[in-house]
Amino acid sequence: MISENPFAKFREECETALAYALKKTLPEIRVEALSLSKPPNIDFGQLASSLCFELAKKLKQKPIALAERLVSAMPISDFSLIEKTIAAGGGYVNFYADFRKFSDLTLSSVGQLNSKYGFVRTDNPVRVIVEHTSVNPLHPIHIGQARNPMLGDALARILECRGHIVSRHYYIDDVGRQSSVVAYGYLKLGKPKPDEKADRFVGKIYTVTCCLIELNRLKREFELAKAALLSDEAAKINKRLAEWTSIAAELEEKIPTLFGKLLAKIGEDENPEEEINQLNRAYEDGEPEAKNLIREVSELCIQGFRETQHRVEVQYDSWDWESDFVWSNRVSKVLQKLKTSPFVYTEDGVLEFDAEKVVCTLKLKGKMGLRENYEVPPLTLVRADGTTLYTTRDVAYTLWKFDRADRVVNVIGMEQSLAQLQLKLVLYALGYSRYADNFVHFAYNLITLPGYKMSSRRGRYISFDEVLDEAVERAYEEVLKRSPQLPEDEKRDIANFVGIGAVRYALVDVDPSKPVIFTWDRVLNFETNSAPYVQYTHARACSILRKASRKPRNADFGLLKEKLERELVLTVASFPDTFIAATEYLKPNLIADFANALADKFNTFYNALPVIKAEPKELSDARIALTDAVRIVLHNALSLIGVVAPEKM
RNA sequence: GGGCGGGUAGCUCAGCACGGAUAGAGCAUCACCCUCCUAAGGUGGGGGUCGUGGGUUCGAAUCCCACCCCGCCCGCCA
Repeated sequence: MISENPFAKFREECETALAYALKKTLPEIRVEALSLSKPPNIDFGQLASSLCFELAKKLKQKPIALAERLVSAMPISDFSLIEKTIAAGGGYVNFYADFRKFSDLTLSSVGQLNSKYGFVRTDNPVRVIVEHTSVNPLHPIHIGQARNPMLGDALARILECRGHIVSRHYYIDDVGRQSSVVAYGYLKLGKPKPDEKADRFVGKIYTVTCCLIELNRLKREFELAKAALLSDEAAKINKRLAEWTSIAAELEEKIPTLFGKLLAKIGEDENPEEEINQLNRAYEDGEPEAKNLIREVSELCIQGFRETQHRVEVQYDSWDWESDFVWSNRVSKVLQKLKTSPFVYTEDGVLEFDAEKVVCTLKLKGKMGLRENYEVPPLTLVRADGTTLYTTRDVAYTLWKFDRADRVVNVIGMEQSLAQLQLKLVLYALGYSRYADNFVHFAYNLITLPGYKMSSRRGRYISFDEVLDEAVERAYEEVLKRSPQLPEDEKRDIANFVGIGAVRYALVDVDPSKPVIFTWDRVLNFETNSAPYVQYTHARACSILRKASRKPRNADFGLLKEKLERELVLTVASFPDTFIAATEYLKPNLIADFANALADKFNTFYNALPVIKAEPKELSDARIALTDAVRIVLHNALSLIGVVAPEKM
């Protein structure tokens, strides 16, 4: 007898028993919910109902008196997993599991389902596209952006284990001025071969080119302002000029050769800014030369991304080029359709989308969680020169996604909340309300450096690679201290999965809505509440099982009487519930928290009670089965957030 | 000005979707525990106006209202 969700089975029994008792003692009463929840302490049972507090007032009776009546009417003997119920705490009905049977059910289930345990399949599998990362191909992924792939990949893993058909997409935003800027710099340098990791190389070109272009532009503006006798304006420009001049000095010191070359080459151009704008237009028009150039730089940068992603075991099923949607006329087709709707208007030659009108006409305020008096700002769809904007193109992309999926989850920073809302409203305006309803913006907050925001244009960022390098390096120091006897390649291997695991865990563990200030200590934690801690616990369980070197054939689960053992069984039994909550509410951090809590309990158990040497053998076998269950659940939980579960470390 | 998100121990964070029993961890700090299955571990101590003020409720960190502080957004940028 096994169950894919042992705790839910217990809960169902409690619900049935309570409903029966309620009907029997108070037949006239109708309640909305049975208010069953986990009590704060295992001593109060494994489930408790606060129902009697709600009924007390209605019936003008004391809660505890009601609880006692319900308890005495409870048909306990009809249920296999309920040992007893008790009225306590002023009016709670506490349900106690029959731990012999409950432990048996739980540990047998985990043992048999093994690597599938916990991953309760949905009854309603759908095709889901998770779009994540989508860092512009201009510079390496920096630590602020790295939160995105870690969350996105965990979401994809979780949804997949839930039984959905998941596809992971990377949207390459190659349309826009910034791509032309880096391509321009690359061209000026004579399309050099990278002498380092490709994205790092491209990032340097981008930053230096940005800086030189910005200086060039500000200098002209300054002269113009001075000539026009606009002294306030000139002063403002001068201030920014000073900022960029100091950035230039910084860059010149850091990368003198590249800086010198670009300075000389860009200096040859009369008007670099205009060259960039031309390149941008040519690219949108699909002119072969521009296409080849921008694709070449972008591909170069993406090659670097792939290396990083390979390191952290993040994969994509599809790389979607924004430019393809422009060239294939998907964008213009969407625009044509939008123009026939009553929700767009032209103002000064610019096509605008009236988001507010959509919300009012289709009465979406309540549904979208907007205040009645809030007016959604309009969205510009097409510039006066006829070119499209980012969100416009994203509409075409979103429709393309819905040709392939029932649900779309976009992992995008919360600073884009308004744009994502407007995009959703465009879907409604086009009549695709089913799409809109299944369009999810998974928003996360920024990671900043102490004192300032990261800025790729200014070259102020810590790259994800640097963080990973440092993490692995520090992990290696730890391995040297703790396991000097291991062979060198094993040390390196451990340092790698520990360092990378630590970073992945740290970025998934905090609630995505919280802003994070990056510090090394924060990400490179090797103690409690970190991946290394959970990994260590897993390795520890493996070690016990290795030493035990036998299958627990004679386990008597009735002998697991210690509170620590029962808490462990209960936690293991609750994993499916946690998994379901994580998928339904899209909260990967629940998985990290769960893994940490389970590791905590297991370590306490480990320090307090012997496993292999426990007497009698039936108890020892039961503890071995428990250890194995913990091992399996830790492994499964870690796999959901992409962290290696090692057998040794 | 409007919108969104955040504000819980000295620091970093859980808990809030679904209101319940003494508000939990880690770091830091102090004192302990390896003849014993991995000490990246465990045990114990001290440390809290849950931003502020109202309200709803038998009961509020959790729900509602107002306000304060921090961040982001409100572009013919992405």
